[in-house]
Amino acid sequence: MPRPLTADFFARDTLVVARDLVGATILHGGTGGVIVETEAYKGDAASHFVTRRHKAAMMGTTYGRLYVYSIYGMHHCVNVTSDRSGPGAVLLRAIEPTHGVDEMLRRRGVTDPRNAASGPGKLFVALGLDPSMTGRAACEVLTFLPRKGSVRVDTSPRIGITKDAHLPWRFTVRGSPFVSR
DNA sequence: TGGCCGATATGCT
DNA sequence: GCATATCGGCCAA
Repeated sequence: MPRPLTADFFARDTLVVARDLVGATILHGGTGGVIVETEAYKGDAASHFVTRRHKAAMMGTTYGRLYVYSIYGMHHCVNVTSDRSGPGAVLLRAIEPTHGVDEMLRRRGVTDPRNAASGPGKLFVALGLDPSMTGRAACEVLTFLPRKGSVRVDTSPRIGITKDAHLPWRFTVRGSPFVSR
């Protein structure tokens, strides 16, 4: 059993953290899987640090903490704040279920593992997270295991934004059927 | 205090 | 591929 990641993993530059998180395993209780999709947000125009600067102020003052937000009145998504020297957070967008798969399918009300956590709102539900976790130390609430072998990571523009939409700050496992969209 | 809009998911055509 | 549910946060007034 490898040593879990600690908060200092998230202290580095947000683009590095977001890329390195791809291929790592995230666990909450007995459920979780391999992170196959992340996005980086810094001080850019699409970042909640700008568009939700009061609610997301922790992006500028913390790293390694959970930042949970709600969107479209019906979904929640989770980030881990990053970068000890500037505003940053990594949005966890998709995992390949490997632990407690049946439990995650049950939480989601689906039967296809490819539809269990292939999107930030789905991931939030599948892992059994709660909005009250926002602000907590990520590595106390969750377990992050470093990736084992090598992973081919693709880079592409972030999904679902209109501002700074061209920035290639989305990271995915090449060829994974568990990424969003 | 009102109106606009979004780091989404789903179901229907 | 497209419509739409649904509501908190933000800012202009």
